[in-house]
Amino acid sequence: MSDQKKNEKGITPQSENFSRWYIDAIRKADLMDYTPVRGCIAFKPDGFELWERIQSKMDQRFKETGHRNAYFPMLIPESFFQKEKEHVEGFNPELPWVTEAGSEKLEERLALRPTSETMIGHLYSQWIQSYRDLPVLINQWANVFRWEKRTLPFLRTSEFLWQEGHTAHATEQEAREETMQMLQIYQEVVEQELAIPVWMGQKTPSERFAGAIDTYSIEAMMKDGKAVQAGTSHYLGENFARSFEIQFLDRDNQQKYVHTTSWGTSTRLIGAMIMVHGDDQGLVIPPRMAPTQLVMIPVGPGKLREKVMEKFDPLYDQLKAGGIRVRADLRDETPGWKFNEWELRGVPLRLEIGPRDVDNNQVILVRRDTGEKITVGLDRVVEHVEELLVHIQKTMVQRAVAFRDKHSHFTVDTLDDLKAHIVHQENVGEIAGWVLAGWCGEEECESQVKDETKFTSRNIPFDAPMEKKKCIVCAKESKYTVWFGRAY
RNA sequence: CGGGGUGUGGCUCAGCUUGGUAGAGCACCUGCUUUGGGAGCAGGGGGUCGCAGGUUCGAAUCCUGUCACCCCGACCA
Repeated sequence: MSDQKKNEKGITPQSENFSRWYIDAIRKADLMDYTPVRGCIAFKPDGFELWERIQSKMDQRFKETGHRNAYFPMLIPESFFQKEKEHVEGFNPELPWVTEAGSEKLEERLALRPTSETMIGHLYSQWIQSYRDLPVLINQWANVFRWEKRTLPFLRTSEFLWQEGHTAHATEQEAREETMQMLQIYQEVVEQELAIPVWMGQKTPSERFAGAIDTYSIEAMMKDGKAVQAGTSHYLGENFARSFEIQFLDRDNQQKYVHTTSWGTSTRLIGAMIMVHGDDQGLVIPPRMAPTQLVMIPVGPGKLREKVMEKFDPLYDQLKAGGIRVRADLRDETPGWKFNEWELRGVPLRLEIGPRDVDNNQVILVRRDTGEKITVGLDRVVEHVEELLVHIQKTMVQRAVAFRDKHSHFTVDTLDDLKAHIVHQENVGEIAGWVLAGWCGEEECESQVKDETKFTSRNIPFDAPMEKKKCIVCAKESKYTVWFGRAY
């Protein structure tokens, strides 16, 4: 299976084969395992803890903005899907079905939810009677199923974990504000916590959620130049309200349909974080996300270990008391082995302390992101660690921004330019990245780009770095400036 | 779902062409020595060769089917 070169850690270098690097890295880091069910992975504790941290950061912001969590059934009656035409068409190909219980055939097939708009729409129609019941601001943390043809751990699995927010509002304006607010929150969490820069923007109609009026997304660039849609927020208008009869009596004594929104982020954020920051030594986890921020490793001969531990133990307690997520590695392995192991797992900082350090009243700190070694006085470790963690987080964002910008192209103005660009980049061993291009708004032009280059429209950024005047395909005046790239 | 590849102790793989009762390295266990970038020696445990059929006196090896994973495409978060 593997005739690829792997480095001393058993990881295929990124430059050799990025896909293999990704699989090697997550397996070596012990984040997940495959299961007997196609496309369904097990999250091992280290992988799941990353999700828990994403959850808590997101959840905190949801709560701050007035949302509450609830839970809805995983099984959805077939008839519900029929109620929203675009929605059925969008999801039908990837729905798994429950058709019997024991030996009894069910009267109506039940789908494993791909998303919960229909179930929630049905219930909201009962929960909402008056304008006084609005807005309804509910979020659900759940598993969902989409029977994908091609799966990739975290990034695309048949079952995945996510959060889906579902809100109902009296007016379009309020619903649209909600849609934007949640997109903004996604942007903040992903940039501030996961250290992944994103472009916020609107999806083109062909990339829109099945049943939405408008879909917005945040898009991130991976180290292989491909895009990951890291979060989406939809303004659903009255579409689901009409399909599910979600009406309320307004102040003016008129029955009106509510305006709904939905928004989601998933465990694919874990995959994105790995693909944005990881290197040939393995994962690099941003400090704010890292389950372990600092690993302490005693070094030096065993006979002098006791002397080292006299400093080591109090230091551990200090760091712990200082709120650092610290871990002491006292296993009976060689230091070199441990260094490699923790690098593989992406721990942001390593602390080494040996007899020489004790004599000099110092410790060594090593940054995972740069490999830099820093000697620090024993009495100032906690504050140095705190500073370094903040600094590493910042550096990681800056690096990711620089990478993204370096691989964003602004002078590709025609389809021929784009094809030439792709060929050229391949020839010089560079990734193709993304291009910012004009688009006239015609679907034919958009799909022509896709057919001929595999580049798809990522989104129409709110704050495009520049305006593109002409459609990349037909050269007519462009209505939109769009990011195009290959996508996961 | 189409094209290609791979399934052999926990991991990486050899053995398959030419059938003859399963190997290596790493990991694991015990002991001793070691420990500042994946330590050494000695002893030890662990595999119905993805699964199901078939051919054969005999199948990891040959045939058929099936499942999973990886890579490349079409569909999607």
